[in-house]
Order: sequence, then C-alpha cells, then structure tokens
Amino acid sequence: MSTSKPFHHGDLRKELVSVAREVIETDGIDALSLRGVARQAGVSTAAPYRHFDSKEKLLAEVARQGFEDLHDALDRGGQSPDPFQSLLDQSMAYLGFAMANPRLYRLMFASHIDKTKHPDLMEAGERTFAVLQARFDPATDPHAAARAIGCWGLVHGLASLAIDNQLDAHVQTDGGPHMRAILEPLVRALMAH
Amino acid sequence: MSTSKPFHHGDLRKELVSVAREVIETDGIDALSLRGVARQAGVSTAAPYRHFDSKEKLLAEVARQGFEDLHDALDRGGQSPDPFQSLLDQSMAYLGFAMANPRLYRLMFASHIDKTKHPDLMEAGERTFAVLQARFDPATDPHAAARAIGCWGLVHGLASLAIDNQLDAHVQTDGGPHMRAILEPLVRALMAH
DNA sequence: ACCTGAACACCGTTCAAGT
DNA sequence: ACCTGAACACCGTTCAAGT
Repeated sequence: MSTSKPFHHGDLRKELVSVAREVIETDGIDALSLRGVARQAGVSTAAPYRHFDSKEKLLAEVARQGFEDLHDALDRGGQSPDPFQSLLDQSMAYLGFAMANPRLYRLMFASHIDKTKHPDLMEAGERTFAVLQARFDPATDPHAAARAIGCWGLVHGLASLAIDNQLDAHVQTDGGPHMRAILEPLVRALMAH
Repeated sequence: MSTSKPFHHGDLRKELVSVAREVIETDGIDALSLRGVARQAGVSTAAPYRHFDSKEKLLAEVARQGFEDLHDALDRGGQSPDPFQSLLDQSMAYLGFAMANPRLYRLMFASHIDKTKHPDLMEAGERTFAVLQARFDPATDPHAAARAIGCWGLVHGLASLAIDNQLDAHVQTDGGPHMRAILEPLVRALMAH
C-alpha cells in the first residue's frame, strides 16, 4: 500500500496518451472523457492538467502519434521498383492503415482538433503528406503539386467512406481486390506523361 | 402574455432543426448542446424529447437535410451537354457545396451519427450518391461501379481536406482554378474508354 | 397531445491545499 | 514538481406532474 502503483513510473503523461488511444479505438471518441482517462490511469480528476492544458491537447497528441504510424505504414508500402506499382501499393497501405485504425484515423482528421493550434500535429500531418508528395517530381512534371493533392484526396476520400461504412452496399471494403480495382485507373492517370 | 409565442406555431420540431443547423454552421458541432437549442427555441430543457428520442436523432435530421441540399446542388451542377465537362462541373459543384457549408458537410459524414441507426439519413445519402452513379452506365461499362465509387472518393476526399484547411499550404481552396486543375486529369480518367 | 420542473449521473476546468 | 479534493458551471436524459 505504501509502495507507488506499478504503472506510470513518474510517466503519467505517457500513460494518459496510451489509455486515451485505447479508449478511442475501443469505444470511439465520443465515449472518451478526460475524467475517465484519469480514472483508468489511477489518478485524480485534476491530475491530467499537470501534463496537458486541455482535453484537446491530449487528443492532439494521440492524433500526432497516429500520423507517425501512418507515415511508417506508407514508407513500408512503397518499395516496389515499378513506380506505378509502388504508388498503388502505397495507396493500398494508406487504406489499410485507415481500415485497421478507423477511430484513430477519424480523430487525425477530426473537427474536434483545430490543427492550427497544435503545431506538432500539423507538422506530423505535413510529414505524412510529404511521403506522397515525394512521388511526384516538380522538376520534371509541371503538374506535380496538383497530382500529389489529387492522390491524397483520392486515398483520403476512399478511406473515409470505407471507415464510415458508406461503401458497404457498393464494394467489398476489407482492402481486397475491389478497392485495388477502384484505385488502379486513377493511380495510373496520376502517373501518366 | 397569454398569447402563444410567435415562433414554432405548434411546429417546435421544425424550429429545433432550424436552430440546430444554424448553431452548427455558426459555432461548430462541438458547441451544440440540446439544452442550448431548447433555450434558443424558447422551450424547456425536456421539450425536445417530445420530438426527438435523443440529441443524435436531431443531428441525424439536420444531416439528412444536408444531403437533400447537396443532392440539389449536384443536379444543378451537371447540365453541360459534354459528358466530361458535365462530370467535372458536377464535381466542382460538390466541392462548392462542401466549402460553402463546411460544418454541415462534416456532420453529414460525422462519426457522431451511426447511419445504420437512422434509415432516413442513410437513404438520403444513397440518393445523393446515386446522382454520381448515374454518370456511369453498367450496361456499356463493366467498371461502372468502380468508377462511380472512385469519383465519390475523389470529390469527398478533396472536399474533406479543403474543409479541414489541410490544403491551405498547397493549393488555393476557394474553389477556383487550382481545384479544377487537380480534378481534371482524374475526372478524364474516370470517363476514359 | 405537448410542455415544464426537478432530479440523476455525468462532464471539462480551476484552484487552493497537500507532499 | 506533481498530485488531490472540492467546487463551478455546465451536459444528456428521465419522469412525474401540469394544461
């Protein structure tokens, strides 16, 4: 009883982020309360405020980590020597991450968080986009910027629709061949000329 | 004092929806409380429950009306005789609606609402998608379904990114020529063969 | 049939006080 | 330096009671 509790060995901040991420992926963001997170971490209601200015700051940190994970997934997904195949694989990796972490992905693009108020989060998002951006070379392609944005919009849109079960009636959303068939002609167009 | 209040002539339901939509577009969805809506409508805290089972039901009705408006915007946007031009115009109309009603558009695709629990909302969403779907004829094109979904994903993704100010650093998001330049090659690919 | 008042079980956030 | 206890001003939802 007199010994300190086993978790958060002086690292309550880390513990809060970890609990929050778990709650989000399990029960959804609307089910997450800062008080509940504190409860699960075994601390008082006010304790989180020693580490985060607000609930939003905690959510922003969870989202930031999400972008880092997505960034890694994209890196791993684009290794084919064939540029077209590589971008297609990378797009599928993007969709795979979103579908494997639907509520985290939603949070990363959620309205709850004003990105301009969280520079770390914004930077993580930019770094992730940069992976797609690197696929298009402005030196040899005058439309490189437009293509990169088109690519991001496409995969983000399909990911969002799939996550929200908006496609259930129209397509097999388990990341299987149907999704690839949807992407193929569009990714090809992005690589044309 | 003995005469009834001027608004909601027995139509509190309509008044609640109208107030809710206003609050959402003005202050954002996180700022909307059912108690606040009741207050603005001049009724008691419990009154909305005579017309909606829950806050979520009210939000679902606002979202449903949003889909009807988007549906109309798409209808008006696709009148050109040239099929390619028509689909491009329609895509721009989609983006225009989202950017003119950002918080409403977010609500329409928000995680706050489980669409499977609100058949009216789901149906309105399907009817809107059907406008895009009608652009592709399964009788003459074996990939009609895939193209329609690709098109929806593309415009939805670009709309979402634009709304969340994710594109500010990379593109002019006022619906001007830049957005059109992004869409053009992809819409062309959707119409190919 | 439609609305109110009061209550219940929650929130996010603050702040003096403890160690 | 880090955490607690108690408080403030809110929530969504329910339910007996009023007209």
